Amino acid sequence: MQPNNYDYIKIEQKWQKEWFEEKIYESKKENLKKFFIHFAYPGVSGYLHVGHMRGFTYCDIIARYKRMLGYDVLYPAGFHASGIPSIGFAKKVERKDETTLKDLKNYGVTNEVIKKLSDPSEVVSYFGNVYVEDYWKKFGFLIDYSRIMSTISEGYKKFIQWQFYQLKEKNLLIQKPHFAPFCPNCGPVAVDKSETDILKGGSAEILEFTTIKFKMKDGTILPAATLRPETIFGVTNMWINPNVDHVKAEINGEVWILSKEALEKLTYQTKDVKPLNETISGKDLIGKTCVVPIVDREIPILSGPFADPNVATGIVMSVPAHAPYDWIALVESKADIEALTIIDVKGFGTNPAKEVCDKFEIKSQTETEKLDLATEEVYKKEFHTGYLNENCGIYAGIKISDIKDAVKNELIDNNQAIVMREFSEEVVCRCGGKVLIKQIPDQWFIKYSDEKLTSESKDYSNNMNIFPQEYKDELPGILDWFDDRACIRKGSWLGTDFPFKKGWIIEPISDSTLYPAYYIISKYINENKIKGKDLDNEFFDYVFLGKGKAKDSVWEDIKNDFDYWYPVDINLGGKEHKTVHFPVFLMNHVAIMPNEKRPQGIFVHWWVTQKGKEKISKSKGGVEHINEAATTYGVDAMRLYYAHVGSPFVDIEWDSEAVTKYKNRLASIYKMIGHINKFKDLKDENLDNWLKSKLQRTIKKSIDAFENFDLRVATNEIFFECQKNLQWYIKRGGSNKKILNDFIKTWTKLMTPITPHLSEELWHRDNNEFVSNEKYPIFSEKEIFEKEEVGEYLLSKVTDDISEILKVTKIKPKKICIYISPAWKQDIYKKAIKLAEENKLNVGQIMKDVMSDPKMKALAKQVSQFVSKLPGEIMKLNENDKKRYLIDMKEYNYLKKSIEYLSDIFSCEIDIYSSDDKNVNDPGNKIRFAIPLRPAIYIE
RNA sequence: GCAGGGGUAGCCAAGCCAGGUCAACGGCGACAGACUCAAGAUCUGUUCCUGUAGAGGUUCGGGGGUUCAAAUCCCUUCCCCUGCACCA
Repeated sequence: MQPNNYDYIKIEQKWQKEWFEEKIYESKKENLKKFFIHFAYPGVSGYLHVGHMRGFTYCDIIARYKRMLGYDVLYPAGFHASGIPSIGFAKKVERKDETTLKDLKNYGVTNEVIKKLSDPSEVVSYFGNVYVEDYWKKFGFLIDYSRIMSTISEGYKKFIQWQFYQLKEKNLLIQKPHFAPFCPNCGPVAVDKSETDILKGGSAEILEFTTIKFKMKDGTILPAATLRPETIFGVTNMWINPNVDHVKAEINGEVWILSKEALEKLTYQTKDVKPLNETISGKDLIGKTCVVPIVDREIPILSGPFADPNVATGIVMSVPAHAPYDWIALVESKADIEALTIIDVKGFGTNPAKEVCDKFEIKSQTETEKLDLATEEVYKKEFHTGYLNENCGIYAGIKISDIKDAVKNELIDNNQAIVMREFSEEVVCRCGGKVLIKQIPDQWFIKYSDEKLTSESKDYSNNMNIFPQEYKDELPGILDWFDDRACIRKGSWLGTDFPFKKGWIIEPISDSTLYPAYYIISKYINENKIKGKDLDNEFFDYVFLGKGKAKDSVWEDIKNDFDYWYPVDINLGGKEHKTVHFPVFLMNHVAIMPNEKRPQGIFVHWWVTQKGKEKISKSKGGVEHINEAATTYGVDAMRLYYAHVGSPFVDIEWDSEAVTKYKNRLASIYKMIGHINKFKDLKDENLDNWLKSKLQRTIKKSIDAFENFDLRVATNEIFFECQKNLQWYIKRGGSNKKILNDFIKTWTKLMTPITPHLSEELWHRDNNEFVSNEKYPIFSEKEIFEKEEVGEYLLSKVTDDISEILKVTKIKPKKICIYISPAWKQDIYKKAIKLAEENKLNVGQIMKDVMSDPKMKALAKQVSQFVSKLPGEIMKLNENDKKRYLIDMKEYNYLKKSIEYLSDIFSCEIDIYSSDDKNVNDPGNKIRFAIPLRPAIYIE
């Protein structure tokens, strides 16, 4: 072994091989205390990037720490194969998507294998293998690989079906209408930012327009869709585009006139729609009238060329006092209509829309940019600070922010309006067709709105260990807000068949809520002790709920395992899970599992982003592949980077230079330790005790930090503070072989959870067992040496002060004189600190006290000067400082022993004096400045 | 709209909950020195301003307040980011 050459790749491979051959990762029931940790399993969507490794790494660090603490650790993993991602990937392969094929080839995948990847289940098994072999094992994770599972395996599906029987039994499965994105050609599509299914419109939202029925004289309905139903009181006219041909249709037994596009949309949203094959030109409607519901006012229909047949119904109601678009249109139409004000709002007069148009100097309907700004301004002000005025009947005096739903509900209840759903922007399917919103009249939901379930979950979360605290505070609110979730869908998705409706599949969020429990079973499946097809409801009832009897001894074994390992102690996942996965994880456990099997903790970590805080994505240039990065930097360096570069609870920017620096730091630790063997064996009691003491402090601080899962603080102590201490020891001339060896032995253990490969390598210089299996160091009060800690503190202060003086004066020192403060000052300091502890510190009291000693009389002037400044100084001290002053350490003796060191670093003669000595040489008249732990200094 | 997070020195990023150890961890960058034929790597030191004695001054988005003391607590204001459901 080359002691100075840190060949991380060789080291990693060597120890991974040994760990995995020995299967040290397998969880065993040995110590009667257990710890179950897992990460939210990744979806199978393709190659992962360095961002994903952050959370996985945290998990491994915690798991390794816990096992070194003597816990039986269960740290399993699996893949979330349900849903679209793997289908999406297979589709890309099938249509020979260029970047996808390039990625695969770059990774070294053969054409033969690529061909197979047009099959989604092949995608799952291919990437499952990549995740395990190329990511998790390469990072040295001690995941229990005997439990790997996927959500599309036979056994898992049985498990999910059992879960749904449970939900049904508890009345948590309900049916009601639902509206979902839908392509007339391709069926259901997902609208999300990754745009797997669609070409355009990933950030579209579904808006709910209140579509108000305005009746014409012949009873025909003109539907106007609005997001502000409360403005109905201010409607003065309708806008219809004269250049658009409208159609007639019978909807719920009434005859409607609307744009062709709107009719198509409504066909998918309402059951009872019959087109009447009658076209009406917009022109023909202009000049007619209709009636505003609720207020029963007759209003004219005016020409509005801006009314877009693609937006909502294509027919627009006009509220000129409160909508800038309507105001400008009205002005331009030159119609003799007066705006009707219905909202009183601070900062505006009788016509907010007009006023804001004037402010933005809007003259024409074509100035859409300004109009949008104007609309937003009016809307915001009115929504937050506006009240309906006397024109609004029974609603007069009510705040806008409180009224919206009331008006909407009245209209709907009186059959004067319906709700129409519409995307906030155009959404285009992969096939090129327009994505619409379709009603599913009897969709199945998991009833997360259930009051009992919600309140029980909230109560339960109160006693969980949730990191960070902010999320713990936020979670009850999320549980309240969390609404019923449509839990099945139809289409080409991977997942479990829904047991109560043929042809429908359980969607991916709903099939990954109780899943940590399945890790208990997956081991038995993988070892062929039980078959997926043999898992029935009876089995799950027995294992999870203790109902019924065991069919055979395997059932008993599985139940024993479940009772030993469950519940989950930490479920760790990224911040994207805060409002989706974690709430359902918790609520399903509360719904189905007894109290003692419900999760104990959740750990949320933030993301790794690209430069400029952008989410990592391949389309934006992406970042390094995991396997490339692992080779470039070494996985220990990456583990250290994740653990130390920032708090787990903020996004961090991927910074390859920073990772390189961490790699160099590991190399320097490696080198430094290799070097120590060559030291002479010298003893220096003070220094040796100091190093022992500092090591104990590191142990203590790292444990305290780990216990709070504060990985960054623990890492900082172990890799930065600890190294600093060792450097100081060496710089000071410390060279005790036994002390150094003990130090390195302990330090190696401390490093193990974070950089296991490096630790294993260092450890094996003198040991044959795995350091990964060693016990974490225990803090020992006996190894604390406070006097030496204060002594070295004093020494570092003195050197700092001397350096500062030299820097400012630019003197080349011939000789440095150091004067320790006189005993009386030290006595007074101690007294003052004690008085301060009792809150009795005041100048008069101390003076009296001191002056009672006749010997002090001669020094009265100096004493009073010194004492007068004391209260201010002592107030600034923290607990550690105060302790330092109370420790009985002979400053003079300590520094005297360090003369060699001082004269070495300042390259000159050093004299140490005690101010208590008679006839001290004090040419600079500095003695008077000496205070405890802050000797006076004179430099020649 | 609903909910959440954040603004810290040239940059990234700790600290804030539990006010004083904070001119503010750590890293990057920059500067100087050591090593080297040289470069790189590594090591040492410096890096808000002023200063020929260990000091002083001004900083933690802006404004105000509480306190002996505030980056940290309270109020107010401006600006950024994230999630919101069939996407995992």
